[in-house]
Order: sequence, then structure tokens, then C-alpha cells
Amino acid sequence: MLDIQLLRSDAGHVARLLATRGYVFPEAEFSALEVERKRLQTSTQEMQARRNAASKQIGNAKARGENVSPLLQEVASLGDELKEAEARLDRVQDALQHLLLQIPNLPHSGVPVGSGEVDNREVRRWGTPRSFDFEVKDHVSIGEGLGLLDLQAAAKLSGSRFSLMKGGLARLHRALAQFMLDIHTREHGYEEAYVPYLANAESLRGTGQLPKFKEDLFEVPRKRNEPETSLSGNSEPGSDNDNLYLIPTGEVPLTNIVQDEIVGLESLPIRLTAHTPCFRSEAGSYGRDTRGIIRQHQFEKVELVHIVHPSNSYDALEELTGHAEKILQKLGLPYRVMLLCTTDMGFAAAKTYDIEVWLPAQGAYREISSCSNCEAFQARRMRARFRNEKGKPELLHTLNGSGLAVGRTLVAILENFQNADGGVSIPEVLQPYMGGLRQLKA
RNA sequence: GGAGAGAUGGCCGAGUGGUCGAAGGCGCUCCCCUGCUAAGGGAGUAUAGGCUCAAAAGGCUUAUCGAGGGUUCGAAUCCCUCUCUCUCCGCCA
Repeated sequence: MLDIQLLRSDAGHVARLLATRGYVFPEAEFSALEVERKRLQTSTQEMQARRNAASKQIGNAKARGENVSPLLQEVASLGDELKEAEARLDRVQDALQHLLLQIPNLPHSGVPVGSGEVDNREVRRWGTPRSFDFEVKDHVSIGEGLGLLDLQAAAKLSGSRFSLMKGGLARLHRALAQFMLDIHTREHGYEEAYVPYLANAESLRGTGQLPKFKEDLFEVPRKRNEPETSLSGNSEPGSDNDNLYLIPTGEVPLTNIVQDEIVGLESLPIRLTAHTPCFRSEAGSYGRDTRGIIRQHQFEKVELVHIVHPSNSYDALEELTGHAEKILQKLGLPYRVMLLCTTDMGFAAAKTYDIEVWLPAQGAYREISSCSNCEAFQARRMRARFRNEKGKPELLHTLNGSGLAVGRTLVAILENFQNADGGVSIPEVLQPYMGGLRQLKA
């Protein structure tokens, strides 16, 4: 969420910045609502002040044993009028809030202005893609060839975009998550967390998935033992249901830990990591990556979250990105780091680095991690603050990144370390997690 | 699933219709005293808004005592609904 003060004082500037992201800020609607809000708020509060003063008088008069009926008459008419004014103000505030929740974050000044993927800027590259003296297979052929990947069975169980792995492949998948967690906790100073995989609407709103990207989430209805009172008045437009949502990323629970908190300066920075499943309905990407396990409804990720003092957040972004890169380096997987342009960034991000791993079968670098500084955008939504040097509450900055997406890392290993005989070599750092196994063989 | 108790400021905790944004304590900040330390004395210390002001300071004002609704001129306090926490029983990985 953007600072409403900024919108009030400099809507034009904000609109121009948002335009670079391809977002059209409804300036006219906003200012109309603001005018209305100001009018209603002033008059409503004036009425409230009058009522409060009168009530105080009545109290005093009663204490002195005086007759209060003339005073009562004075305020008698105020009630209904006030109630209606309050209701109208509420509606306008809700509309403003709704509008505000739809607006993406402002891009940081260092972010290249662009109109799509082609305008992302390569920042650096690590490793050299291996040259093969045999025809490379993609991860599906490799996995199925080994008899360890069964997408048909997954489709039977659940549908498309699910996967079933067995034997050494399933173990390699598990090994990867363990390896990543160990590196981040032992070498990068993260605290490991175990978190809920279902989150409420408030949390999803905090990190920015709701209300705008509801269709990308799996919503889990709560069983209610209420009879057929579906017309109960609590379904007003502004209010949220109490359904739960399968988390689309570990960012949601990890970041929302500071929701509605004022943390002490001494506890910063907070660095958390967790291995979680992620669930995405992938609405709107029906044609993309239909083959294989690149894009799934369910996948595993090791998430990195930093919660920091605003003055450090861009240093933290560099560090966090470096932590994710370290995993690829240790695994020996070639990658490049891309600075995303304005239109390619996620809703909540002010600046994002994507890490893309080399996939030989595609002959391309593919996203395996996305590291973002959200500045105060999420913190404002979830009222996450710290007590600053002067003892005043101030919004935190939040960052998140994948360190890494486990399924895609598995794909990269299969493809980059495949052998002519159809087997796959296991990276040295993972061998201890595989009981010393050095290869997956048919 | 059954029975009961509770939710108040950074923390603990008092408060059953008016002068309560809220006693008291802890913590924290500033000041004083004490030739060190310890102790002591005083003052201050919630959050989010609105209006005013060129801005800062200040002033005026609104809301907030788990959440939402209701009663009332007036609600932390009374009523209703919900959420969460704790205790006991049952069930369960």
C-alpha cells in the first residue's frame, strides 16, 4: 500500500511513476473520493464533538443534581443525523481503502523503465554452461527414463500440473531442501521457521496477494455449522470472509510474523527461512510450461525473508540475493542475475532481482529465484513497525526471495548433470544428504 | 465434541454507566541529589487519523480497552454475535 499522504500531496508524480509499471492511477476518482472524504470527515467529527460536549454537560449536571431534561432535548435530534453521517463516511473510507489496496508499489529509482521481459537488465553471470557430446534430454525424459518421475500418475491423482516422484528422485528433492536450509541457517545467519501452510485473508492482504490476485490462490472453505442463514448481514462488501488460503509462497507466513507488531530496534534485522510447499492455481497461464514440472500447482520452496530498518533495505537486498546465488554456486549450476524492469516486477516490489538458472534442454536461463525489496509497501498493509531511535513507531522494510525454488533446482540438476547413459550425477554437496550416492541410474 | 475462565497501553495489572485514553506498578527518557557503586527525589512516556499552519512548533478535534453489531444524551463497563487464549474431560497424529 502506498502512503496516502504522498498521494494527497503529489498525486501527479505518483501517477507518472505508476505509469512506468503500466498501471493507470485513477487520479480523478481518487481526488473525488478525497474531496468527499474530507467534507464528510470534517462534518462528522464536528457532530461527534458536539455530542461529546453535550454528554459531558449532562453528566456534570446530573452530578450536581440538576434537571437535565432541557439538555437532553438539545441533543435528541443529533443521534440519527450522526449515525447517518458516520455510515456515509465509512462508505467513502472503504472505497478509498479499496482503491489504495489495488495500487502496486512504486519502482525504486534504480529500476530500468521497460515494457516487458526484454527490458530486464543482466547484472552478472556465473558459471559456464556445459557442452554436451550427446543429445541433451529435458528433465521429463530424464526422470521418466529413470522410472522415477510419473506425471501420468500425478494427473490421475490430482490433475495436470502436479507431479509424482519416487525413489532417488524424491530423495534428491528432499535433499535439496535440507541442503538449502542448512546453508542458510549455518552460513548466512537465518533462523529456521516452521509455519502454517494455510493463511487467513488478513495475512494475504498484508503481503499483497489479496484482494487483487485472489484467482491465483487456492481458497479453502471453512465448515460452518450455521443453518441456511446465508443472508446474514456480515457479508458486506468491505469485510472479508474467514476462509483460509493455501499459501502461494512462504513469504506470506514469514513476513506476516510482524503483522501488527512494533518490534524493538535491537531485534533488527530479522532474517527468517522456511521450507514450505507453495500452492498456485496458475490462473491465466494455461499455455505456459505445460510440459514437465516447471510450473506446478504445488511445489516446494525454501524462502528467505528479511525484516529490516528502512536505511538498510537495499544493502539487505544485495545480501539476500547473494545468499540465494550461493546455493547455485555450491551446486555448480550456471546462472545469471537479472534486474527486472518496471513492468516485470511483482505487485509489492520496489526492486527485484531474478536469478535464472541455465537449462540445457531449453537452451535458456529460467527463473529459479526472485528477490525483492518491498520497502514499506507490505509493512504499511500489515502495520509492521519498529521503534526508531527517537522511540517513535516507524514502518519496517520487508524483503523476500527464494533460496531456492526446490522443484526448479531439481530440474536444473537433472538437465545439467545428465549423462550419456541416461543417468544423472549428484552434485558433491548433496551426496551426504543422499547416503553417499553419487549417481541416479536407471 | 462437552464444561468453565479470560482478552485493557511496550509489559504487568486496576477499573460494572458520566469528570476514564484509562489508577498503580515495571520498563524507558530527561532532570535533581548522592565525591564511585547502590539507593533516593521530580517530570515525562499509547496508536492512527482529521482540521489549522508556507513548513516546523503549536493549537483544535475524532477514533481506538480482542473484532463486529446493539441499548443510551453518554459504554472499557450493559446486551447480542464472532474470534482467540487458558484450565478440565473426551477423542486423536
